[in-house]
Amino acid sequence: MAANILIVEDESSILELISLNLHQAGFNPIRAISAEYANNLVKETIPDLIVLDWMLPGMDGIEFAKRLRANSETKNIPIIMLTAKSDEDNKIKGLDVGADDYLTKPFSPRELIARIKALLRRRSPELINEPITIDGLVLDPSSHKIQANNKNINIGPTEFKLLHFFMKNTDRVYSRNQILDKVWGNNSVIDDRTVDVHIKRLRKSLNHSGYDKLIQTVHGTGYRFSKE
Amino acid sequence: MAANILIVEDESSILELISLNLHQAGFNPIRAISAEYANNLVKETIPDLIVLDWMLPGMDGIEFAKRLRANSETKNIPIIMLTAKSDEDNKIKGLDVGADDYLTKPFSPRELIARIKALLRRRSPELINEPITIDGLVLDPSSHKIQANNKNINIGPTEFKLLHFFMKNTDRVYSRNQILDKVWGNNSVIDDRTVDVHIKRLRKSLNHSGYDKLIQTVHGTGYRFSKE
DNA sequence: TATAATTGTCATATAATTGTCATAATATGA
DNA sequence: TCATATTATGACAATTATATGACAATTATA
Repeated sequence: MAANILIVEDESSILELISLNLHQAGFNPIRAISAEYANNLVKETIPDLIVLDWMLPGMDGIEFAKRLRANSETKNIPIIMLTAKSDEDNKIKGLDVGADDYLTKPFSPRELIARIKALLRRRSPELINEPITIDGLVLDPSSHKIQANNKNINIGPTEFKLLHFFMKNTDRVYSRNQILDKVWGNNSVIDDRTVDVHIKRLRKSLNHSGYDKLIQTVHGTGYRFSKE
Repeated sequence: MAANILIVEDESSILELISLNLHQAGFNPIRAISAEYANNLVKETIPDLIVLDWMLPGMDGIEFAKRLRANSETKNIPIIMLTAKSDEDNKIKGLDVGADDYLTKPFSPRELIARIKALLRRRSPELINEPITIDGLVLDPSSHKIQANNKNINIGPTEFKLLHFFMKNTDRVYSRNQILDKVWGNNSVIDDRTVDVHIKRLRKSLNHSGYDKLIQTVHGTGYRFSKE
């Protein structure tokens, strides 16, 4: 659930420092001591963001960033470049290559985290556990609370996950099987129709506040969560 | 748990005086007789606050403060400057360098402690053992007492720690394992279900005053401490 | 040392959630 | 409009999760 942040840094003390701080901030740090090693890791799991040192033995940060940008699977991963050089040229070059942000050493861990959050908020807000608000309906993953017009609503775990999924993915129709995959997990052996029942239950919970209107049936296809 | 306060002061009588007072106030004083020595100490452990004499042999207070501010690891440590000179110029200069507060000798220990608490309250409220109040429920870590509507409530040590944890971390769900980690310590080999029992006991203790409502069960996830 | 308090575990009771099914209601297209 | 496909809904039993009371062991206190 936590965002996977790949850190590519050859100085192990800095690598550990960043790693520790990210962990404390609720992220899931993945350590790589070289671009080559990072490259292998990326092949296994696409990280949600990369903190990339500029100077690296072997393939350097710029080169690695270029490769990532050249691959369609990885071209959209946000990259934060770290560098000891503070001159503008490098900054421009780094941003040119496709880094989304740029931090000069020495930097404070707090600042790094702030920037990471800023980038993630833009790209994938669901990863930083921030409350999602849609039209006055608020779902807060960290407190596990749902509020409709400032009034708490109680729902079961599955309904919570279902609503969470919908609020993260609005304005799109999902088939029952897609919903089962996303909410129950891809290996569930559960009947299609069960989704209907949970949709019903969720609607019932939201009915009182009128937010059940947000869950729309698309006949012959599935369900959609959307305003209007 | 107590806040580490680094005192940099060359006059040993004053150093001891401050140290003693801070200790009595529940802080953990760390003594340094020069800026150079203080500098070494800071490298080992980042203090939570620094009480810094203006006039020091060798590197003076201003110079030391500048260095601290220049380093990303230490730039956010609150600094209280001590000085014998009372003229405004110095005060401005001191604050300019990055001192967060300024005290003129002679000063009363009480005032120093008040200012320390004020700064810590702003930066890291969990470090000053101040009573936590939530909605009329008061937990005082220093006296180890709990009051509900001005009436004392007696609870066991574990329940106290549990309540303390909850009152420090409201509006968030914690799994039983997270609670075990935070309240019992990360290496405890205690059964998950034990948390239930202690929750029960804490609820029972709070039941009479109605504050048991603050402890909420989040089915399938854990527990949450929150108003309403 | 005797007594009281606290603690972790367990067994059981209670409660909440879940998936399925049967049936009713609704939508769709010929 | 009608037949058919699709979805909504209420009920139910099974499962899972939580609450609770009791107990023995340990620890603190008088």
